[in-house]
Amino acid sequence: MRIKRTYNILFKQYGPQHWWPGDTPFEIMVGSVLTQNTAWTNVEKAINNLKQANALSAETILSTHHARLAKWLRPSGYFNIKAKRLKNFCQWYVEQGGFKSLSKLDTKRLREQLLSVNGVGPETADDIMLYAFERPVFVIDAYTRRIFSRIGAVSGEESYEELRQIFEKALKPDVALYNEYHALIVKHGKDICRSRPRCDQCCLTGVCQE
DNA sequence: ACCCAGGGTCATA
DNA sequence: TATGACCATGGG
Repeated sequence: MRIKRTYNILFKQYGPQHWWPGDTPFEIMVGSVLTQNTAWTNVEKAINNLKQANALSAETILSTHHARLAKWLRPSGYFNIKAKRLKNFCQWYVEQGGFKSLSKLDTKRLREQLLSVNGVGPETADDIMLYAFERPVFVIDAYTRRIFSRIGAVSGEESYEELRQIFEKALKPDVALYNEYHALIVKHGKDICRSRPRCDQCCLTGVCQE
C-alpha cells in the first residue's frame, strides 16, 4: 500500500517523465549498457557519437575495432570495458536473431538470456526488459533502495531480487506503470534525496509519517 | 579538490 | 556469501 501511495505522490509532484529516451529499442539497449554507474548526459554524448558515425547497429558495432569504438564511447566513461560489454551484447543480440526473434521469448527466458551476457547485470537486464522489450519487470536501483528504506517501507538490506519481488507484488504487472515509477524514483532521488538526507523534508513526508 | 552518476565483474577470504 | 578493487568521464 505504501508503494502504491508513493507512486501517486511522486507522479503528482513531478508528472510524466517520458522514459526511456531513444528512437529504437536497440538504442535503448545500448543506452542501458552505457549508463552503468554513469550520468545520463554523458551517455547521450556517446550515443550521439555512434549516430554521427552511423554506427548505431549491432552489426556495425561488432565490425568496429575496439579502439575506434572506445573512442566513440569515451564521454560515457569506462570506455574500454563498455566497448567490450557493448560488443558482448551485440554478439548475443545478433546470435539470437535480433529484436523480432528475441521478442518471441517469454519474460523469464528473455531475462535469463540477458543475464547470461557478460556485462549485463540485473539492473541493466531489467532496464532492457522494461524499456526495450516492454515487459512488466520492475527495475531496482540505488535510489529505490535508498528512498524506500528511508521512508521505512523496506529495510534496505534486501537483495536485488527480493526488492524486485516486493515491488512486483505490490503493483499490477503494468508496463506503463513500471516505466513511469522507476523514472519518478530516479527523478526524486536526483532532485531531493541526495541533497536532503532526511526524508522528513521532502515531498514524501506524508508517506513517512504513516 | 571532492563526490557521484540511470552498475558489473572478478579476485579474494 | 560478502566485501573490496577496478573501471574513467564530466558536472556540481
